[in-house]
Amino acid sequence: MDAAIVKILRSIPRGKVATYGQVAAVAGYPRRHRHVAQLLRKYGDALPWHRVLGSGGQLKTRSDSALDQRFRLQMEGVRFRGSRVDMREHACTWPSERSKALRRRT
DNA sequence: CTTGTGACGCATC
DNA sequence: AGATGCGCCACAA
Repeated sequence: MDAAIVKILRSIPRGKVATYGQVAAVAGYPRRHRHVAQLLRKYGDALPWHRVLGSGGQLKTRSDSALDQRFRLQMEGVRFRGSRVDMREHACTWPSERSKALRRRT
């Protein structure tokens, strides 16, 4: 299981971001969003943890890492909208998911 | 086995 | 925008 989730995390391309729920779902575990967080806590130091966000693109990181995360994301080209990320532009999508990302409005 | 915990998610207030 | 409550599920004690 961990391997599946980790695999997804590694598959997040640079300049893009994914939510816990999405990662969990794509990995094959729709309701395991919290475990994604648990894994990031354990192996996060060896994964693109900064590309994992909460729903809507919110930085859930409570620690001071939030600043680091935000900085890293911007460094990768991710645009922020106030305190959150432009999921509309950087929302990572997998073939397993529907192409709802196309439903973007300006 | 029972409790407590948690980088969550959504509904509500 | 911030806080609270409930649901969710694996893991630790």
